[in-house]
Amino acid sequence: MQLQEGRDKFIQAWGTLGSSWGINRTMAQIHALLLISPIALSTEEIMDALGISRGNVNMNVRSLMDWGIVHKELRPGDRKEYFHAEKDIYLTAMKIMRERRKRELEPLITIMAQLKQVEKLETPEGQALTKAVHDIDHFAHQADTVLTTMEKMTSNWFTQQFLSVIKKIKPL
Amino acid sequence: MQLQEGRDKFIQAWGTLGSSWGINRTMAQIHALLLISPIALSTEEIMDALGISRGNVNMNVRSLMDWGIVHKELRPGDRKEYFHAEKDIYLTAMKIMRERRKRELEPLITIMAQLKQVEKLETPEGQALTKAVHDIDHFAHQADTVLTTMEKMTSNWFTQQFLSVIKKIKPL
DNA sequence: TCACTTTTTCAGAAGTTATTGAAAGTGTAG
DNA sequence: CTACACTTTCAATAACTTCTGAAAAAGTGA
Repeated sequence: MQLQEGRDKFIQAWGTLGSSWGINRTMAQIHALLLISPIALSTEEIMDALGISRGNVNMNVRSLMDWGIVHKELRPGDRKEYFHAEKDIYLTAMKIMRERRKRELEPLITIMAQLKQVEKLETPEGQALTKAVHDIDHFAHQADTVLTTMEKMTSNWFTQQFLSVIKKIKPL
Repeated sequence: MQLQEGRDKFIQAWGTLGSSWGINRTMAQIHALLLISPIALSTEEIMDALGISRGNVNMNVRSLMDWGIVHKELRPGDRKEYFHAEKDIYLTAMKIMRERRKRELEPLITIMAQLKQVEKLETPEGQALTKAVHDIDHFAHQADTVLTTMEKMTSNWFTQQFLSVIKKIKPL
């Protein structure tokens, strides 16, 4: 396979995966483009490479920066902004997890806390709700703990350690 | 808070969370309704409870069954089908993870395997692509291993064990 | 200050995904 | 076979999301 064909396929694949991961297609494609670009790119270069509008590039690049996986680079004597992606894929994955934990798990925990205030009834309906709220709350806290712990993994070394622990656990 | 208010809030919250998790809003709401229902419900009952059409209920209930988190129940002498949700929230989470692993990680691994066939060039562009493909492939395999291991956790007991292992790991 | 370059915003257009509801399909009992 | 009770499908449409491009805002140097 030729280089250009490979690059296109990579951008395409990352875009598709991203959209099933709560990151929109274009955002993921910009991220892919920056991941395989050895140098930082300007807004214009991204527009040309992906054939999308200025507004679209601007909006999605800002989102990628909010996620902490793309950074702005300024060159002395040049007014343009250039962008490059975090190249450590583990760190990138951790940042995405962190953001999703904040955006999804934390609100869930908040709502479950509110729902614990529902008056306890002895009816089957009341008990089913109480059980569901309790179980989900418990699960959400556990998941939050696991992800928070993983956020603290900032090096590949540690990820390897973690994996080796997992591998040693004997499945039932 | 009153029971009915709590039930509505629960369904609402689960629907919102679901939609940020690749499960569509309605599918998640049906799941929530079944989770807090002590008895199995018919298509009509789901339609009435959520105010949605027959086709919509049918389509989403089938998807929930594909994910393995909702089951059909037949009552002797009744032609209607009744549906109930898996009530073990850990088992439910595991099944969702399993499905997402299959739908997202496996295709990613397949594409990275193809991209490894790109001819190796000494140019910065070639090397950047090669590195990205290699890193993502490695990461995807690790993630796949972790999730596959977790799939084998089928009891709360084991989840507790796992969590206690995680907690003991000293963060950097 | 102005002239110029670059970034940001946002209303409307385009594209995508979810929902409806009616028709077709399936299975069962008489 | 027919009538009935339900389930499934799917084309039309509604709802939602993303994208464009031009205008406004912001930034820079003289």
